[in-house]
Amino acid sequence: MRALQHDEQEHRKRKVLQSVIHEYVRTGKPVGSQVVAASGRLGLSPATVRNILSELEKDELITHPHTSAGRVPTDKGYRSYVDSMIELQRLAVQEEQKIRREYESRMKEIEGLMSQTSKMLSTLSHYTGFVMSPKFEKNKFAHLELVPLSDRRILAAMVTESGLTKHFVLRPQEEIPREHLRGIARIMNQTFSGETLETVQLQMTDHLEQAREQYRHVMSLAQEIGDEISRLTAKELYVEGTSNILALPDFTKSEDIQDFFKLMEEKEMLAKVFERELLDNAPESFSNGAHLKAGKRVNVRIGSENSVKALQNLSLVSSTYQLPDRTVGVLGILGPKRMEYSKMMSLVNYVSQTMNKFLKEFEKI
Amino acid sequence: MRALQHDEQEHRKRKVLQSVIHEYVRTGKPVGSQVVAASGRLGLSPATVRNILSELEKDELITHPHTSAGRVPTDKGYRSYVDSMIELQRLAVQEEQKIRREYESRMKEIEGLMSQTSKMLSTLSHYTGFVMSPKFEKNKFAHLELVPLSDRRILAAMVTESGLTKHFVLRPQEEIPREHLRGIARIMNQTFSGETLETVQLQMTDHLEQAREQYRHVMSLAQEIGDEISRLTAKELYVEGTSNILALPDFTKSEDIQDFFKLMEEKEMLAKVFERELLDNAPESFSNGAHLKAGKRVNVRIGSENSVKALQNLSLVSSTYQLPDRTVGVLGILGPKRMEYSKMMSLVNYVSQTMNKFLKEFEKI
DNA sequence: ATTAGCAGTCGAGCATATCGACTGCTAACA
DNA sequence: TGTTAGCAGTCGATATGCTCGACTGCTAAT
Repeated sequence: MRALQHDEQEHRKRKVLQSVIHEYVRTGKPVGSQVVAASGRLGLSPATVRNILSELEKDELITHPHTSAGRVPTDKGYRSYVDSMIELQRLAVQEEQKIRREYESRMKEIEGLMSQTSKMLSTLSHYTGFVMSPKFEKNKFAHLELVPLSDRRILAAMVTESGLTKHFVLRPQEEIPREHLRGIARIMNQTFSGETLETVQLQMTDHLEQAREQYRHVMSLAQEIGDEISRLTAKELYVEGTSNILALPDFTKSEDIQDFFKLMEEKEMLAKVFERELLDNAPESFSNGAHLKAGKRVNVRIGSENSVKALQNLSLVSSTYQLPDRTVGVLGILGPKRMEYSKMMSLVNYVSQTMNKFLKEFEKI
Repeated sequence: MRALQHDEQEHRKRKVLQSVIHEYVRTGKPVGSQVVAASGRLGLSPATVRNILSELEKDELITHPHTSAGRVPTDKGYRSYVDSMIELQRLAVQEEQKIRREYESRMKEIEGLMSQTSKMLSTLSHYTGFVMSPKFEKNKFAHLELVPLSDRRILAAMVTESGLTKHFVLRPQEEIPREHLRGIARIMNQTFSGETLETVQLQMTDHLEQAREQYRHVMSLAQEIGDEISRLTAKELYVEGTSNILALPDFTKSEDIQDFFKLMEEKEMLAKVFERELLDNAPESFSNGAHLKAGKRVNVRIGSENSVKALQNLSLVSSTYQLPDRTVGVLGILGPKRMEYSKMMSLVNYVSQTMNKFLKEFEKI
């Protein structure tokens, strides 16, 4: 019986924490015992609530800004709340429709898709939305074609096993005869078929060195192709709605704002941050997801859980999307810690699922 | 003699305005008669200065924030000051070197060049730097090549008369046989050689319609090419250092900041703003440039001179750069009205000149 | 175990006072 | 006639003190 009572108490604590968070998310003001008691479906008096609140405070789930103020959830509190969330809220039907429509109408090319998705995430969340492209360096090289455009311009088209095409213009130092181009392409295709772009980039110079005797000037071309591959494999990052952060009533300290915008400008840094989510979000390593139903792969990083200082006043809600060749990208939103987690997680989840679905269609073509 | 005195008075007024502006730019605080008198190379007492100040105020070149405060230059005051600037300051030798080195090392491709330039403008000014690409639609079409990559992917390479190449992948609805591709390319090359891309885009559908009988599915390809051209001719915009604006001691009103960042996110709007500078900066229409020595083509737009509300607390310093085919792009910086105009104008001028020089080299290849 | 009641705490908001940096004016001066 | 010194007056910025109200935590009663 004592055990039962203990369970009940825990349950009550969780309910109170929930109530505090809901109220705080709604109003933005520290919430007092009265409000909780009044709002509560659980019929408790303010005094009782006060006792529970002080317990929650001992557990470090909530804090006091100062003695005579109400309670505010800590990062740990939010975490506990998010973890105990059984299932994601369903998005409003019209929102789901809007998302699907957007994808149906805008599916011409992959860059547009990504930029559009980040815009969508931003407008629907009213926070900052982002999409990061997959790591292309894990793509497998299938085929290279070299087309001379003029004396000193060569159009290179590269196709990967998964069917992605990448193309770029090369400008070798000196003119290279057509038959040499054909030779180079043949060597590349024979040697690297099935290798990852990463490997291609690293080994190309070595392999082509063998051909040096036959083809002069080949090296500089190889160098250029390598440069291009490393540019192509750089992760592309689409960020939209950064200015939404300025409108947040929390987050007014100008120092924090500056840090945030500095980070948003440093795409490389930002890419690292999001890449980390990739690891945590990857389906196989999805162990901390007890709170997520099957098919709901949303990761939340709350305040201090973020590695970068500029994000420690914010929460990051992210998910992944997958291309048919199993390379994986990340997308999500950045918003205040004081956000409607349930709603935002649903949004990110729905967008990532929809994107997955459409990408599958898209790449089949 | 009276005329002479009048001239002298005017001269003195200008000197005082200069002094006020210098002091205000330096400190950011309204400047009083004492400071001007003390700093002044012109030996005047504070009382006399006060008289002159009130005259300048009547001319609307300076204002009073309130009765017991010093003077602050108005937009008109800055304008008068900038207009009366005889010549641009020479940049520090090391800064010039830095700029040149940057160009020498980073000249692989045009996109990198532009993004690098906007970064440079930002870091050297400590404000926001931008570069907008030329309008490609005025480029003349020279040649189109269509290379099949797989059943349903066609790589298109387009070369313009000035030697720029543009390439993109097409995905027609249905497979198009190789010989049809060759036919389409031939028709395009015959029909449109020498026309502007704008024309090509507009008329392509019509012309290819004639070929409809011979080649089925050609229309969808034409449609796709048209889409791509319009994407390519969209002006590209590189903006860097927006977060620098947050660090400005002026410009703290959160509303203004929000407006600014919203504008920075709306690339289309921003493009329109900068496009306007293109008109004013164009060498042939350079009539208001009495204050600029030959070869110094820098335009300044101060505060309310900007058409867009979000920029009316800022000043825009811009210049143009030209490609060998005579298409023209814009670059410059956005900073507070309280800036060192002389220095910033020199910076923008030097960068645009250097970029011009390097572009000329670049396109020769 | 819960609750009511009460004393105590502390920030937010407001009114008030002081200080100092200016100006504008007047009158004296070169 | 143009310049200057001196002085009264203005007004924001800053500091100080006060009140109000929203809390809590504790104690004692239920």
